[in-house]
Amino acid sequence: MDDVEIELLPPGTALAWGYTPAPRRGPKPGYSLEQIVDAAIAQADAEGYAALSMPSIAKRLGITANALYRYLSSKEELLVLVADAAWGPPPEPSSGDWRAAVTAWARALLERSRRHSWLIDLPVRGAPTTPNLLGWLENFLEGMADSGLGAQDVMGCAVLVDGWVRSTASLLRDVNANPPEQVQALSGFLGPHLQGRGYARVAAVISGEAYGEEGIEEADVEFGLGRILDGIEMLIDRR
Amino acid sequence: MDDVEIELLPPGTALAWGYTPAPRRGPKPGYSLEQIVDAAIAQADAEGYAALSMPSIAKRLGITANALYRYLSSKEELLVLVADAAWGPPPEPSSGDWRAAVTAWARALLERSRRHSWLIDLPVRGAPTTPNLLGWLENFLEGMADSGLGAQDVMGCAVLVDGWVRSTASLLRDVNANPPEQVQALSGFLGPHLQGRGYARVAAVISGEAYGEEGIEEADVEFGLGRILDGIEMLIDRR
DNA sequence: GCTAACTGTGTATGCCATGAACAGTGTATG
DNA sequence: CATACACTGTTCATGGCATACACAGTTAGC
Repeated sequence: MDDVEIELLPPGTALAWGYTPAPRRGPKPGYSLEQIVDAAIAQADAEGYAALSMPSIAKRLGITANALYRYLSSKEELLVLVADAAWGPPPEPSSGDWRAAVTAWARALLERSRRHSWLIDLPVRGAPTTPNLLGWLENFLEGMADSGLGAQDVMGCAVLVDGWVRSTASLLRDVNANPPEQVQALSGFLGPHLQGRGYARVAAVISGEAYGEEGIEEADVEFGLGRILDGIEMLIDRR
Repeated sequence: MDDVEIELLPPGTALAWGYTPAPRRGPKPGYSLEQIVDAAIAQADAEGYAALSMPSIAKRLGITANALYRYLSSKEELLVLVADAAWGPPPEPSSGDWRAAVTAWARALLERSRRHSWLIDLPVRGAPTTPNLLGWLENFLEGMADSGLGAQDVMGCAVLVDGWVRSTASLLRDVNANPPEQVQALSGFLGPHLQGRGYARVAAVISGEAYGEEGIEEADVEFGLGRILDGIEMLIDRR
C-alpha cells in the first residue's frame, strides 16, 4: 500500500480504515480522531450543519481550529469520517425474506437520518468507501440474497432504496421545519395565482389539504417504500 | 396581499411570482432580475456550484456584489429564482397513459438536471412554491389523472418519482466525476480490507465489475424507474 | 427647480478554510 | 546521558464569503 496509491484515494478513505501514520518522536497527540469526529457530531447535533465549522468543532475540544489540521488534511476529509460515524454501523442482519430485510434496512437507515437531521446535508458524494457505509451495503446485499436476483439487479435495488431513504429523510426534515402560520400564508398567497392559470390540479391539492403541512403520517412515509418493494417483487416474480 | 403576508412567504416566492415593488422615482435599475438570474446560471454552468457566489455573479454583470442587494434581499432568495429558472418550464403534457406520462416526465426532469449538473446541489428545500416548479407538479398530476388513484396517492407518486430523479441525477454526476485511475486505486485499496472481514458480498461486487466505474448504462438508469412504475401499477391494479 | 427615492460604489464587519512560522515537548539516536 | 529532530498546539496571516452601512450621483414627481 504505497503512499502514492493512498494519495489517489477519495479523501478520508485511508483514515477511515485506520491508515494513520504512526509518529515515533515528539509529544503525544492530545486528542484522537474519534474524539474529533465525536465533537463534530455533537456540534452538528447542537447547532446544525451550517454551524459545523472547523473553529466551532475545535472550540468544543478546547483547541484552535488550526490544531485540527494536525489530524486531518481538510474539512472534506473530516466530513467523510463524520458521515461514516454518524450513519453508524448497520443493524443486525434481518432474519425474514428479502422483503422484510429491505424494509428493516430502509427503516433503520431512515431512523439514523432522523437522529442526525443534518446528515443528509453532508457533501459526501459518490460510492461508499468507508467501513460503516460499506457495512450497510453488505447488509443490504445479504438481505436480498434469497431474492434470486443477479448482482447487477441487487445493486440497482440498493441504489434505489438508498435514494428513497435520503429523499424521504430530506422531505421529513423540511416538512417539520415549517411553522403553521407560514404554511397558511403560503397557500393563501398561492391560491389566487394558481386558479385559472393552468395550475388547476395543484390548486385543488393545495386547497384540499394543507399543502406541505405537518400532515405527513407514517403511512405517507411508507407509501414510496411500498411501491418500490412491489416493483422489485414484480421483477423477481417475472424472472 | 399585505406586505405582512408577503414577509411570511418562503424567500423568493413573492419575487418569483412577479411581486417586485414598482419604484417611482430615482434612476432606472440598470439590470433586470432575469439578467441576474441568467448570469448566475451562466456562472454555475461555467465554474460549478462552489463558484456561485455573489461577487462572481456580480462580476459577470459588471457590477459590484453589493449592487445585487438592490434587487434581492439575500443569496437564498436568488437561489430560489435560479432553481426555478434552471429547471425551467415543464414539457408539454404527454399524450399516452399514465405510465408513458410519468416516464416522459421523469426523463425530462433528469434531462434538465444533466444540463445543469449543479442544480441538485442548490439548497432549495421544501415543497415547490415557484411557477415552473409548480408547473412540473401540475404536469405530473395531469399525467396521472387517468390512473384512477386518489389525490393523496398521486402526490405520493410525485414525491417518489421526484426523489428518484434527484437521486439518480446525483449518482450520474458523481460517477462521471471519477477518473479511472482513482477508481482502480480505490478497488485496489478496498479489496484487501473487505476480504474475510464480513464484507464478502461487497468484495465480490467490487472485484466482479469495476465498482463505481463509468459502467452506468442507460439500462441501469432506467432500472429504478422501472421498479417504481411497476410498483405504482400494482397499486392501481389492486384498487 | 427642488426634493425625495432610488441606483451603484466604497468601506467595513465578522465569519470561514487554510497556510506558515514558532515555541515547546519528548523520543530515538549519538 | 545529551542532543537533535519529529511532532504538538499556538499565533499570525491571507484571501474568500455574505452582508450592513454611508455616500454620491440620478431622476421622477411636486
